[in-house]
Amino acid sequence: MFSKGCEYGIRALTIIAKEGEKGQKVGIKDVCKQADIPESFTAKILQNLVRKGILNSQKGPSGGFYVTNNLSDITLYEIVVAIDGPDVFYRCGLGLSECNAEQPCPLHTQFEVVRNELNAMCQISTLETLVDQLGLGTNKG
Amino acid sequence: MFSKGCEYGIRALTIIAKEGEKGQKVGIKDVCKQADIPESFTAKILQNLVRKGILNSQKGPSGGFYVTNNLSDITLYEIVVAIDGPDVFYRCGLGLSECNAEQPCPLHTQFEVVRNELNAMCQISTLETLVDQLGLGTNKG
DNA sequence: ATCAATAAAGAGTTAAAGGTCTTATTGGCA
DNA sequence: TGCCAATAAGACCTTTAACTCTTTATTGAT
Repeated sequence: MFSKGCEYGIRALTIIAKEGEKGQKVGIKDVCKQADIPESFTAKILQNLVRKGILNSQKGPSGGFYVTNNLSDITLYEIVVAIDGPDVFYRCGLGLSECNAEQPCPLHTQFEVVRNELNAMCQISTLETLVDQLGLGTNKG
Repeated sequence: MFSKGCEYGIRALTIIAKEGEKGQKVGIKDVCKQADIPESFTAKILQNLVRKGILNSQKGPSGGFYVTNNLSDITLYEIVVAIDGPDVFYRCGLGLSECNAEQPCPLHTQFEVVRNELNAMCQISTLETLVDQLGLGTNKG
């Protein structure tokens, strides 16, 4: 559904946002240790998110990643688009580029329901809701 | 969502099933030409489906692929599982192997809705419904 | 029997995703 | 000012997905 990079990015962002609520910046090592995800790879993803303005970072000692935007303003939709691009929200279920209501693929109507549900999930979920649901169980974000 | 191989397989199967209603076997070239998909790659996927009993084939002149099972008995779910495996129907949205109701990831509840919708789509759709919806527009299956 | 048409099988290739490593930069502090 | 700790950047490597090519086996028709 989402790429590995996207999964890692979401999990990392959630942890950074959680720590940020305590007013702390988080180093890449700390993030990746908490989430149990690869360090260098995740670093690249986070750097990309910094460039796109979703995330902030500071170099040097006591630097790290942090979020300045309001957590409830950052939707999962934005995050996914920033990392994987928008295709997952628009793509035909059978991969046809010309698939639409006038030229529907054999799965068009049914797949639209799934895609709309995915869309809704990503529009409704924000960094705030993700942080809120972090630690309901014992899982790593 | 689905792999390319899975998309090709579904499209090829749909065309084979449609032709089969006219009592015809379809050669790989014909299938792939109609669907506008790669020939050798699709051939391998269809061979796999033959091995799994979803599809039948006959070698030699006037041979080709055909379906003997009742079209309404072959669900999209089966097809997807045969090609991509069952993961897409069970996997955690954030890639956690230990994600479940007791140890939910921050997206667990919302993602379950999406996954259930995907599941429903694949259980309800069969080769019969796919064939029925083929050619509603001008698209290739 | 032979030939042509077809699928089967599997080795080989290419492209993309996933992941690591090394070398800048930067900011703070002694 | 010069060193240290941290991220930034990007080159590099590895694995998997996607796709092709070649050869073999099977079949039906002549």
